[in-house]
Amino acid sequence: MITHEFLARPALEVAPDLLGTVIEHDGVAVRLTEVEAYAGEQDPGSHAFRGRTRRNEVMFGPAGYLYVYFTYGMHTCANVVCGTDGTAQAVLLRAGELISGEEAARSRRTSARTGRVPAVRDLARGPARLAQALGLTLDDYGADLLGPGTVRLLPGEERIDPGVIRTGPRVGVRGPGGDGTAYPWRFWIDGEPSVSDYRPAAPLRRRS
DNA sequence: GGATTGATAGTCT
DNA sequence: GACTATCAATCCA
Repeated sequence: MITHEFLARPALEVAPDLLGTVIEHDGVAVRLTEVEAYAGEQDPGSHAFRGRTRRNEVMFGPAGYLYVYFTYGMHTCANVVCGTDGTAQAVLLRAGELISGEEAARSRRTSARTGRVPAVRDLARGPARLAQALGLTLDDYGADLLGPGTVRLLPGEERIDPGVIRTGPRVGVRGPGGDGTAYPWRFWIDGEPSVSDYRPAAPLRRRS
């Protein structure tokens, strides 16, 4: 059982502990294999960096709720709000392994244009893919993950060996002091095929 | 009202 | 393996 106390800690501590846990929605369950911590307003990579807005409002609330945001106009990314009330910390769910509900997930992930079906291991590999495989939409924004709602966060079947947990820096995101320090705020399970490809540098494409 | 953001899918080498 | 167009909502002035 995952408790509120478990999530009401700094995102950096919660993130590695979330590896191996299961998020479930609408008949589809995914075992998390890759996550990324966001430390609120002090974190330039966080949506909360520029203060509280309508979109990120949930992050400023208590832990245990789902923060969903839109990207690419049609995709969504899911985050678990953690930390204490008001600190705007969250953990982005980057990738996971599908453990049940494969039918539904595959049908959701089937390309509407070409009808092509992704490989099984690709069904939840990537933040937007994971959210889509689970069927999460803005309707699920602010959902209570610990309550009896449609979206639930469950303990994993087996405990993850700390030895297989890997961390990496989020290149491009530097320390508050501009000292060039990159925080190793990305966590994944080593050897998992469902972990998304490592993209070192942010694809900075400035429009002219 | 206008500009920016953001991950993916599809295509090409 | 790598690159670019894509869409809609959100943010700021």
